[in-house]
Amino acid sequence: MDMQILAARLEALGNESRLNIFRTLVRAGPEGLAVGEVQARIGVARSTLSHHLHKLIGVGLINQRRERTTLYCVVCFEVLEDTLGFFRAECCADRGIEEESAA
Amino acid sequence: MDMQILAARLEALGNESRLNIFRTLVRAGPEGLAVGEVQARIGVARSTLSHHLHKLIGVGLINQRRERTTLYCVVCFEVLEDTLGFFRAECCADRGIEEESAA
DNA sequence: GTATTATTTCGATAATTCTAGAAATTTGGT
DNA sequence: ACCAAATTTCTAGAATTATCGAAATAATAC
Repeated sequence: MDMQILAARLEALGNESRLNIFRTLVRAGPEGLAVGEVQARIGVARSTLSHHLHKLIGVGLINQRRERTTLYCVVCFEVLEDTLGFFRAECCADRGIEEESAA
Repeated sequence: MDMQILAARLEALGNESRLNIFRTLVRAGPEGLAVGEVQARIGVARSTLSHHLHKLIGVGLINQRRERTTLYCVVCFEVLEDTLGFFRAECCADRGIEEESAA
């Protein structure tokens, strides 16, 4: 993962609608949530939601899984964790902010 | 801090130029770096750099301090830490990604 | 193969963002 | 007051993004 990907992931999360969508999906856990259910909770137009979801999919933060006619969106927790870890390593380490011990 | 501020901070960091600027400043440490020095390292136009810096200042991630005719940019490490902490709490906690122990 | 449900793609528009050169501003020195 | 250095503000254009409704597609059931 390089800075370009990191920036893309932060950008994907740096939009209030998408951040809410993402948080909703994180809270839904590993089972995920149907697109329609996300739509009902967030209240944005379906085409707009689709646009945002694909932005999150594009950077690897979420995946989709089909069950019958319904698409479920699931957070890719590994990517999320990697992103946070990489961000800490790139931007915070050896400058006052450490992983474990707060100076 | 609410989701709107969190999104704004993530957005500020979610641009490759700004992420590089920010990382450069983090590595410069608490002393900070002159705007001109950042410009020399990043290589972007001065007006563009100013634009990006003010975006970062606007969300509280960096501050400026004047010394004679030179402006120094300094990362606000507390805000950075708060942002990471809040993000973890809002988006990661109680869903497989914990603060300390990886399940 | 037609209907139903779920979701995406298309097309279009308004708004925002990125970029940079030129002019203006701020600070301090002489 | 004038000059030099550092940085910002102004102005503008190109590019990207967000948003939505309508039409199209995908999966399944009958």
